[in-house]
Amino acid sequence: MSCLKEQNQRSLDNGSETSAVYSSENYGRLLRTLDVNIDSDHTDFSVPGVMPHGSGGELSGYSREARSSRMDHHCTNYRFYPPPRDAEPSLPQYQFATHGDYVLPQSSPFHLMNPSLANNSHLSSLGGQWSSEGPVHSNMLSGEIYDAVASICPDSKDDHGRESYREQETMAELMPQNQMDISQSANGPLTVYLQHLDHQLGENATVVCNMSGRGQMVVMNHCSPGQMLHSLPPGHPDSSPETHYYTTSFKENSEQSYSMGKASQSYLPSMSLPPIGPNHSLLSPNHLVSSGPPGSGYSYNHMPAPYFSQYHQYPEYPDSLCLVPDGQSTASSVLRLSGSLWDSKSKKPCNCTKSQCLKLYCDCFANGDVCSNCNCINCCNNNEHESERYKAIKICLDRNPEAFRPKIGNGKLGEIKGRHNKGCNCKRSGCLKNYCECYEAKIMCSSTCKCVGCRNYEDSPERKTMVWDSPDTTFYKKAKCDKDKCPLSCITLDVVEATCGCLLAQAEEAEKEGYMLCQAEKMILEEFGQCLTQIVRSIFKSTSL
DNA sequence: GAGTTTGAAACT
DNA sequence: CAGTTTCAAACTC
Repeated sequence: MSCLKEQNQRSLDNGSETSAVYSSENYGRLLRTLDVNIDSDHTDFSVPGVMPHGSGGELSGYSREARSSRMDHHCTNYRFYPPPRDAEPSLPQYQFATHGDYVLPQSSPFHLMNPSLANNSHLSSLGGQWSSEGPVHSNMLSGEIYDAVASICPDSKDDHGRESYREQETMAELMPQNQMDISQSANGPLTVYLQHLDHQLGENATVVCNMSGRGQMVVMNHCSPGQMLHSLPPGHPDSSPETHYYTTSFKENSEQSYSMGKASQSYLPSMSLPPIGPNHSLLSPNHLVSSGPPGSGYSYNHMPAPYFSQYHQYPEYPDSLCLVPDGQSTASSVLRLSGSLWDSKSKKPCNCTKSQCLKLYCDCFANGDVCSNCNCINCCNNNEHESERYKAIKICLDRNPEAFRPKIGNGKLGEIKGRHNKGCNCKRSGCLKNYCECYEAKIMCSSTCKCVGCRNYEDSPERKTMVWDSPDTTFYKKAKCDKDKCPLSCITLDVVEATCGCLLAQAEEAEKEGYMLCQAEKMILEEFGQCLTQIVRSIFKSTSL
């Protein structure tokens, strides 16, 4: 006990804000048994007093053996996990974008350009649509581009936006010296500078780069003008999952300051794109696709992110995919190659028979892939049926601009995984079978789900944090695993155990003191009240309720 | 492997 | 927008 008190005191002496809060008079009694460990990264409220505390007499409900067994883990503290703080989660600065971040008008302020081409005139002689003097966003007219963008982002469809695009292009044409925004070498680092062309939109835009030559799709949220993406090719001596990408500040005088910090990274394999017409122009009003310089081995595809944003459904993205042989960098070849390579390694084959793999029933299609090594019948989701495929894509986008949106959004506030963006509608599976998209994605159902009789809230690490066992409880159903809306999600199993430990300790104390049963019960209830008070206060503190 | 169940997508 | 149908995957036997 003295050791525990010392721990307690040490913890309290940390002097952190949280410690101060939890050591106030309101929690004095609880703190007798709680060791408040303050961690700089997350706050644990350990309760070492709970387990070793009970070295004395017997307590009802717990055999000595059982308690001894538990106490053998004398270093295992019960912990109160308070709800997430208001502080920013430790998420990368640029993480995988959710659909909302993908909207092209947001990314439009950034144009990707290739500075190296100005010095590689031989490349431009190969007949591609690349120009070192202009933005690389295809042959489309600005209005077409805008329409394409607007078609997947209805909210942006206004005259001002259209004019803004025209202005951007005009500006780009007038100031070619400012348009050297992509550089690459065959084996060296690939660098993308982000140039802000629409100052009205400010920061926090999104840029999506398909570095086909690297087999990586780079999505950067909340980009600021002047930021730079620096990529080392797979296999590069300095290349590693942690060091592929860096952002640096970018100064107008081209004096970049490198290594300002490791950037968050996100990359995904190039996915098949909608068909590209002759001269690499776009058939689709919804997609911006441009080829890289002929012979460069790279293409840069600007496309509605929703279409390829299903990437995260695949846990791993081999860096070696989608390499495009030098001299074969027409956009279509890039797309075909990237699609086939990607498919062959990672994609689950579909078995469609009636949809021609051109409806969202088909997982390949829904994931933005062409079918490859599938068992489908009458498949049109391939490069031999580009026009049909494009039409199908357009139909889907017309019907639902978010049709190709990732179903599973990114996690927030420390969630290991995200949640289903639409939520499931399961009725009979209890959300505990793979019929349930949430369960299949190994995430819990959330308040967005409309499921009936949901039981997808236990067994998984997340589920273990839940203490209720009543899946049909409406309150729970609406609050489950939604940390933004469900402060009770902080009541983890550890919190429950810690609380029980406190009660046990209190019972032991009562027993030691020789109190009557009723008095002991009263003490335990008071202790329980103190625990609940602390929990509730921590909830209020973290959620600003 | 055939048949059934399930829920998302598509359709009305 | 709600109800129904279609579809393909998941599941069961």
